[in-house]
Amino acid sequence: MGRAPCCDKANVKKGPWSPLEDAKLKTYIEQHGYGGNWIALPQKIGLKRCGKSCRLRWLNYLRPNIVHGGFSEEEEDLICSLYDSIGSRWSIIAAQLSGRTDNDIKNYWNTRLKKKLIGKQRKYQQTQASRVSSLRQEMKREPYFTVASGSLTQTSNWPSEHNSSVHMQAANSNNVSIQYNDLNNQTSLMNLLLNNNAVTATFNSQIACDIPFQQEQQAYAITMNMVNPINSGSGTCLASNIFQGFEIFPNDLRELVCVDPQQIDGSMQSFYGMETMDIANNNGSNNNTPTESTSWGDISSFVYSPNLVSDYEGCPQGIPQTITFEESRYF
DNA sequence: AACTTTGACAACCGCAATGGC
DNA sequence: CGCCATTGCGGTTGTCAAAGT
Repeated sequence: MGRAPCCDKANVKKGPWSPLEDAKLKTYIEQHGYGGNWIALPQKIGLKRCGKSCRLRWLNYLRPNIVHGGFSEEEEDLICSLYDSIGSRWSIIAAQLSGRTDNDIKNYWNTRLKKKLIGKQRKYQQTQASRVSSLRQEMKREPYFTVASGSLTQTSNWPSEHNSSVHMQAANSNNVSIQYNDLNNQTSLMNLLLNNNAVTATFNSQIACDIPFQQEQQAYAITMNMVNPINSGSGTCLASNIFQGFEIFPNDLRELVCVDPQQIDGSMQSFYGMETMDIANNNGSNNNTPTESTSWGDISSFVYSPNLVSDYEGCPQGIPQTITFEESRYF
């Protein structure tokens, strides 16, 4: 026993509206209003349409002052910005753009803006990929470096079992130095990275050091996050935040170290959503990890950095333990 | 020229919220 | 307060034209 249908489906016309139907509806509503009952309206005016359909047609197409197509850059920015902060609340977004309907905005987002943002993102990736590539060359030349941190706030998950390849030592009461003297041992590095489930890094914009090493710090910290096995839910937002613009990096990493593909695919699935699920499928790997949404639930984090904060806050408790790099030396 | 794919837009569907009784 | 009709919303699907092969 379901709920009674809102109208007699058999006697209701579906599909595109004819000009005649439009005229009937428009004329009546302009003269009498919709009468406080959309369901009863079609019968009143002799339309074989569902009341909901009439309402939709009026609101999205016939009502005065509707603007179709030709979204300006200002409107696009506003839509992106609102989507970034409130998500797919199309009716609220539409209320901020006069003459636009929620349906129009939703369609515009799905068919244009989303792709536009992907395009921008890809461009950015390419830039970052070339940076990472040159960084890799540099790392190969200099397989030993030390990071001295002035504010290593949490390292509880640092894997002591990997001491053979990684050394941590307190330089003084305020500084901790992390030494990698075995970066040529790729398996060791990978093991280290894979076992750091909850280490993330934020980058201090005030870092004053030579550019190559700053890049190296970033790449290292990003790598640490990127290869973290992402458990259901808990790590997704973390990864999607910190990975901004580095989607290309996993392939580099694959080449760099031997990795269990499932772990990388799982991580990337959470980050990319559907597209990567397909890749994972093609690889024949397990893809049971549910994505956040089949549409672009989290696209905002790709481009609009302010969302980092909200995404970050949305993470389940206890995830990020922060290492802030403030000083560095390159040996 | 015929067929297929892609993109844009319109419309539908199902569910949750709202409000009257 | 609960029931039920109606409304509003967001996701999804359908349709059609343009572009590509």
